[in-house]
Amino acid sequence: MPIQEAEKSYQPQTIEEKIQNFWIENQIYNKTKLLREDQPTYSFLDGPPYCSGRIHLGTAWNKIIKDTHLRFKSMNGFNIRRQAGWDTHGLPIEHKVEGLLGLKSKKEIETKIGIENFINKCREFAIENKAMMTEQFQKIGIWMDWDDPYVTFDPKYMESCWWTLKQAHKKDLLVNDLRVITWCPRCETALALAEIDYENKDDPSIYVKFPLKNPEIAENGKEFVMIWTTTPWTLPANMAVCVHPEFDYAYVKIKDEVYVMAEALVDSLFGEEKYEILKIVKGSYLEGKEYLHPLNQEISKQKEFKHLILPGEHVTLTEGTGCVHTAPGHGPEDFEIGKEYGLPIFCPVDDAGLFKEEAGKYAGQFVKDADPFIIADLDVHGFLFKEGTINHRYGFCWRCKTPIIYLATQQWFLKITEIKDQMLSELDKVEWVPSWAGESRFRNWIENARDWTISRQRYWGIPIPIWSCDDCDEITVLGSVNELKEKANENNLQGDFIHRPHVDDITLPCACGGIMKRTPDVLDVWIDSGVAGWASLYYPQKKDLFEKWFPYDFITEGHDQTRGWFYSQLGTGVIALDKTPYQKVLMHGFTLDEDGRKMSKSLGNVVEPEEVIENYGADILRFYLLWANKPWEDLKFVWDELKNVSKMFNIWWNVYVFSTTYMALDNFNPLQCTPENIQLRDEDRWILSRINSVAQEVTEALNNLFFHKATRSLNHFILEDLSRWYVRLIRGRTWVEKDDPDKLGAYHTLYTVLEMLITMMAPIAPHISEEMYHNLIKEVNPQSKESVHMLDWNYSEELIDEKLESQMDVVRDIIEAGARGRDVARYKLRWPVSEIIVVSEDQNVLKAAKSLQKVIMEQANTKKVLTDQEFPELKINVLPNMKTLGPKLRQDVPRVAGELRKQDGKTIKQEMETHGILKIELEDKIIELNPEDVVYETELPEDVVSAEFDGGSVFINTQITPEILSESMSRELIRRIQDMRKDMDLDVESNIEVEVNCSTLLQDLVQPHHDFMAHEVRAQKITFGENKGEYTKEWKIEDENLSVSIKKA
RNA sequence: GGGCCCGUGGCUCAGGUGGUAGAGCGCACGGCUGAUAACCGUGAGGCCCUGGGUUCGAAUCCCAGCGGGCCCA
Repeated sequence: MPIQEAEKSYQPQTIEEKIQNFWIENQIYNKTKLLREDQPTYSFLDGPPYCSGRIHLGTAWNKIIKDTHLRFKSMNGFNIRRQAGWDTHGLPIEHKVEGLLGLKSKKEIETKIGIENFINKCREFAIENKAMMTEQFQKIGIWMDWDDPYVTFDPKYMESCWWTLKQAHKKDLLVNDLRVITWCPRCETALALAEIDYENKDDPSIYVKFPLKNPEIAENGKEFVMIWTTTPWTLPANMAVCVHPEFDYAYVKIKDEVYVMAEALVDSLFGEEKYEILKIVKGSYLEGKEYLHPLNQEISKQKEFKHLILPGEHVTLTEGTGCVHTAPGHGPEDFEIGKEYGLPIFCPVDDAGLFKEEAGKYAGQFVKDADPFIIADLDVHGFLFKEGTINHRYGFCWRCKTPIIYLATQQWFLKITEIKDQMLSELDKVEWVPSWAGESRFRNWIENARDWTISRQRYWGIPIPIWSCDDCDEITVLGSVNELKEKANENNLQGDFIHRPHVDDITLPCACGGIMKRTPDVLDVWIDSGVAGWASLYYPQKKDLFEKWFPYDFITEGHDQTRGWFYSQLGTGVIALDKTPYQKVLMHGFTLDEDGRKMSKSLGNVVEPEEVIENYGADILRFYLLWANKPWEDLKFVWDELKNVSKMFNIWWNVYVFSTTYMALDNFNPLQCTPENIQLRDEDRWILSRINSVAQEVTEALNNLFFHKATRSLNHFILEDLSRWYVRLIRGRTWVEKDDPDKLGAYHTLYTVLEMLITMMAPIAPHISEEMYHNLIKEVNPQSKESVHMLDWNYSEELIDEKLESQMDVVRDIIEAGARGRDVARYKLRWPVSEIIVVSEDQNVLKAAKSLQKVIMEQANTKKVLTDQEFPELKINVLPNMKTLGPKLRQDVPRVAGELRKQDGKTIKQEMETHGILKIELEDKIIELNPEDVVYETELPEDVVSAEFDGGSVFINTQITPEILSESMSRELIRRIQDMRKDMDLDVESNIEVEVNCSTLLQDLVQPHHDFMAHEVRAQKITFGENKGEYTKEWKIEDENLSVSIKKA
């Protein structure tokens, strides 16, 4: 089938729907994959999006980056692995489901609906969202294995995770320990660092006096150590006070009391108040002093403990009192101190954040609610020194936004601290884009990493595969489902026995004769996705896929994943396989709203991809997101900027419409072009050079993941080179009839350029490229590939002609200068000029003007192009320099001036330049002038205008000769007839008959151009006289009135 | 308190191996008319965050601030 004339306007939504259907109906994705099956592998691992709702713009951006890169790699001849992944377990879904079911606590989950129902709801919820999100991704044209994704709740996937833990156990990296960890009292579970968000929060800020048991100075016994805290609820668990052994501590007397605190902070605490420093000691002096717990009347348990001042290197002087309240049950550092000095780890708070019986008076209260009561009690006893509030950063549970607390609990850990060095050395093997993402940011994160709390006291997750014996200390870590089946006491395991609650019922026999029961916890979800590298390949159950694809060539995610997926993969990778699972990482940014704020539901500034697609289509969204800025920087989403991209797409489409219109009209068949029947001009060679230069840039940019450079380069090419220049240059040639080699040369070039452009755009804008490909290439050539995405990436460096490109740049400048000159002189471009003169001292400019003079002639509408180093007709006037000559010559000045005016300026200038002196003969004397005695002034001849450009000047002769007038008039007439054709809505190819009724003067002027005019307006004949055509219009050209009538032939 | 990134016309962003500041949008003015729900030209508009330093020369390199973002404590 020949090329079809394209739809006049670009309608992205229609095209995209059509193309997506085409892909599905013809299985294009699978066919494209098969096509490259035997080529070198390029493995990619999809960071699994979490299935808790609809995708947002950031998720879309993420997948668009992946899709573009992978389509590009595929076209470059790689066999690509691009399995989609889904993160499905964990607290976020549990929360949503709790909300849907109206459940408020763990207790309600267990008693009201039961764990099994709850788990099933969570699974359903994940499956529904997965389906919905898949559809959303497909709408933006993302090509992945949607039919065969990896899903974290898949038992086959889960057992890879179990295997990973077994490896950790074998290496002795899996430990159970009592530690102080971050805890969410609402979710009643441990949280990993990655699950904590920091926000500003108001908290009490109180200074408390702890009474010293053996006062040293105060005779009345009122001697205290002063501490500061923002968490009064941790005071019931206070066990010690830490001071820095090296710092200076003061005994400060105010009224009748004495306080011990760091000297450096005395001023900031007491300020204007009158105080007296009685004594200064080193912190070490205070060690071992005993104090009384300020609330031991409320908490009788506290009477059992001894409270001491201890040394602590972690004490700082930035805030507080330099005497640090230490509660080993509620702070990681406090815990370490506690262990070091053998303090009891007293933690009178339960999982829900309620004080236990041991907390005496406060038992049953929620810790944060107890703050005011504790403060009041301190005040009653006279131990409260000062009370205020502070606004500071505080951690919150990332899902339910409850402020976290620190609790000492028994948890399972991965000993990251022991493999940190190995992780750092693996990190060095990874290529990061940008490099600082890995070398600085991620490295810093790993260096500060602590052991990873992996147990969660929840339901919807991968059960921890650890069974421990009731009777002895033996534990078993199971590494696969088969191992479970082999060892289990039950032998009829069916259905999903891997998830809770079924797995909880499975017991194993212990060598000691006892029964082993499973640790009831589930795993931190970050482990789920962390193991994706091998779990998605079902390793070690399956080996072949693993050997083929692991480790991954490329991953890309947002910078939040530094602490998330980049980290969890590296950690579990080192544990399980002693290596990094990925080799190259692109860390991309976040999408922000127009004001640069993070998009979030609470701010109501979320933009959904659908909204953009409805307005602009997926291709424009894709291009925009890749074009707006550097991928690793945050992207401000600005609706107005989409208009720019949309404009570019429209112009591209217009070029396509222009091309197909004429190619269809002429039945152009690109397959029949041979070197013999086409003829190329300089501008053809130029655009071919340009498209190959652009291809070179785009290739390099896409290889380096510089999507912004690729898109900018393409944008510039489409607008500047193709639309604004090349199409303009070849317009005239498309109007020629029949198989003119010159016209076919233009068609052939345009066709080649479009084909390359479509290919290059395919990874970025896959729909519109496919649409154009079908019409221009596939329909024309039955041998061609079924889809544009099956094409090979290709360009030719031999076709790049840098000299020609730079010459064309010069010529564009010249033509634009010419247009400017005409503009100033109010001389219409439609009217030809007899000559323009390009003047430059740069030989390259003159060469360019000469070699591309035909282009200049056409575009500047001139009969001749002359070049010179200076403008020959420039008149030079020589004037006396009054400053120097005035004093020297006095009354002779006017005579000298007159003489200078008489003589030829050019000759004088030359004389002066060669001899450095000029003799002027007056009637009575000869006067000698030095170079500084004269000034030169140039004057353009009449009818010449000039304009400057970068490399020189353009002079335009605007003298109107009879020939020029004649041609101008005929062009004016053509313009009016064309206008009428358009009024009549005639097809481009329709022929017409024209009758012109005008003065004989005008008729005589245009008559010589009859054939030219007839050709331009597609008329067989233009006759003069009475009008009787079907459409008549009155016109005025300059001062001549006329009427024109036309009718369809 | 620490780590990383960013700060360039009104807006969104290029430039970043040191050599006279760029684009698009917007604004003003002018032009074109068979790609036309377009297009083109011209113009105005910048102490390239601030202050030091290196240098003949700094938007670019170094140091110190200030402001914004992300991550952590």
